Amino acid sequence: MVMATLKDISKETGISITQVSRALGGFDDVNAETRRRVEEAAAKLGYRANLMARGLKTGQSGNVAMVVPRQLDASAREVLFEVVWGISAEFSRRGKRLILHVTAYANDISVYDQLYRSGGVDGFVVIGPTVNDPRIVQLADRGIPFVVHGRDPSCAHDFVDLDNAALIGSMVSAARKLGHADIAFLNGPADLPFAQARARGFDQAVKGAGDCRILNAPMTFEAGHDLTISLLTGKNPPSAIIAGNLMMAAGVYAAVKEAGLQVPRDLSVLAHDDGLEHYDPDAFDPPIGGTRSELGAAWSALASSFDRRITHPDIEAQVTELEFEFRQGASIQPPRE
Amino acid sequence: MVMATLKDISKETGISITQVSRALGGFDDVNAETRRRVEEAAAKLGYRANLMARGLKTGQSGNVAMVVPRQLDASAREVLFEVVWGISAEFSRRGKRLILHVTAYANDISVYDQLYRSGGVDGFVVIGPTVNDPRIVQLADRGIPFVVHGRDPSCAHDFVDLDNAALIGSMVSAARKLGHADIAFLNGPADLPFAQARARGFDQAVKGAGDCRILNAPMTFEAGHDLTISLLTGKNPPSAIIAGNLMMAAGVYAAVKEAGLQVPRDLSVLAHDDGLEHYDPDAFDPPIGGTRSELGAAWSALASSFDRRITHPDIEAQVTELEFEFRQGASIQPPRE
DNA sequence: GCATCTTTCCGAAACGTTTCGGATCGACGA
DNA sequence: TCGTCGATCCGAAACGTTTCGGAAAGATGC
Repeated sequence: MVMATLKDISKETGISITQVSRALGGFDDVNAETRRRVEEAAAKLGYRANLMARGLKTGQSGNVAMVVPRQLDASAREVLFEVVWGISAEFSRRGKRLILHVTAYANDISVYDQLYRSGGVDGFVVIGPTVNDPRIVQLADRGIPFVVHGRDPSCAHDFVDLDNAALIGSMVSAARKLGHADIAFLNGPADLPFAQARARGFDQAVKGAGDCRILNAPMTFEAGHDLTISLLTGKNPPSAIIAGNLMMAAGVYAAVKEAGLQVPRDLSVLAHDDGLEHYDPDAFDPPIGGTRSELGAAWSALASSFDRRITHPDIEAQVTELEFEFRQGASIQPPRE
Repeated sequence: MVMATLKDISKETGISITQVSRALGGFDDVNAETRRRVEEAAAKLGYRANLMARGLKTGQSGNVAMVVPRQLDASAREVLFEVVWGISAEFSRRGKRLILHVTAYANDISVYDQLYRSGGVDGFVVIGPTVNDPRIVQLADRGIPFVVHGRDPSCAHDFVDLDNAALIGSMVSAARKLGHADIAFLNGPADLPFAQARARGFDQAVKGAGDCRILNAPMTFEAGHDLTISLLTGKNPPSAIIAGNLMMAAGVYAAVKEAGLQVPRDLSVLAHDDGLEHYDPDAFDPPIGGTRSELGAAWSALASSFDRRITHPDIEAQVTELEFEFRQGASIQPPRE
């Protein structure tokens, strides 16, 4: 296939390459009639700007990259799928392209470095940050543009994140308002920043209440199930459980059923719903209540933040806080007795 | 970050840009000492060839694209994840980059067209072809390079595929050798090329045998389960079932158990194992036998085929047939009575 | 001593775009 | 009549690479 260039449009219309470029670029020192003729010719020839030529000149490729590991366990796959699909779709919509770089060396900065230095990539989307994440530290060190989905409060970069503390706080208040004093929070791994923020939110909100505790574990069905069993069979079982996500909550429900108990009669359950495609709070029996945030909003915010970083490399870091809502659900009710 | 260019290396070493380029490019009219000095300087400066400049000159970006739909059901996700990860890892390994383009309009040729005409992409990987797949037809029409994972026997393009007919054939022979005459084959959707090839292989291999039948359905746990129930409760139930993949096979196992029967005492089960990450034939109880092919081999073949197409646009189409093996398993035994 | 061959090197052009700095021309006011 | 202004246009340079065509210089054969 032979591709049309500005020169072809120039020849076709008799208008200079410069002016053709400016007409297509939407500059305002172009006569209306000229612009019309250029656009007509461009459409006729099926013109698309050559990204490599443009990129060579402007220094921007329009490509964003994510570096992800080759091996993943089943639960990580599910959320990574959602994340990658969402981000790619959002960038596609905006006329940028996502490069998905799968490698066994996903934490090796040289992978990022080589991708970036070759000029084929404008920057990176980093997901699932750890505390003092080496990727973030080193990308920042080298001045490579990136945005993070999640947050590390220990440093200032471009983050797009939920207000995790507030989110847990609002679930705790909802429970306390109904009279719950003994609340257990099934949190994620204690070393991850988002789980730490949630723990802070929990501690702050329960202050002075009864027997409240945080349990840390991977956010899976199994962990939700096992922790719930041990809570229910331990002494002084909680009257309400807050689960970090719907997968854990499903485990909680299963454990309650197994123990011959009922939600919410014997135990109120709340969970945060990430908006993952195949996890519907209303598919729970009974429908589960708690906080909810739309993942789609995250991708859009992420892409905006990225654009901002690319177009203004030296602008100060920006933290975007995502909205969340509280949803009632039949899984919450005042404690017994 | 300031990126080093050939000019920088040239200045650093006092060697012309041309010769620096040739030294790094591995040409043989370069003095050994010159090459050493160039490589040293390149390493020192952290030089990486600018892909946009190279691409502008050579007409190749080194980017491969996959266009995939935004919405997918759960079972499609699982295999697509495996496919995308495998392909990306393989191209990464080879120094190319995978562009994952997620869009609601995944069958719209104009998506492919615009991606390609902008010069940002050398070609496409197409997966899950249908009969007379419009993507294939139109890509071929426009002379856009692509390779297909799977096959449409009605036309000649670059395909990488299993020999689906032979694969089913070998499972049927294994069952017949043990004395099974009534064999049911739980195949994929009847309109998909791979399922048609498998049906042909089945028909050919059972010729003259007892009560053999093919049942078409989506290749999911549920379908495997439901079809098995109806087979077992119908008249003249089969003595062996062949499942199209391990997900279906898991459904078969569940149904057998539910019916109070046992594998292989009451029913022999065979399945094709695609080599998906989280489906292990030996995790079945009893371990399931059947054919198996290593998915990893597919990605490597796919990438090779793509390279070949790109470097020789006018070379004839090539069909790569992937290896498979037959694995014994405790799920197969001669029929009762 | 001269032509020829090898080895090693280099200048310049080209890929398609953006953009800087000015050119052209008709209108308009003084 | 002249200078100025606004609207519209364009030539040329630059981005970093590859590659074509040939140049320089030393070795070789006669």
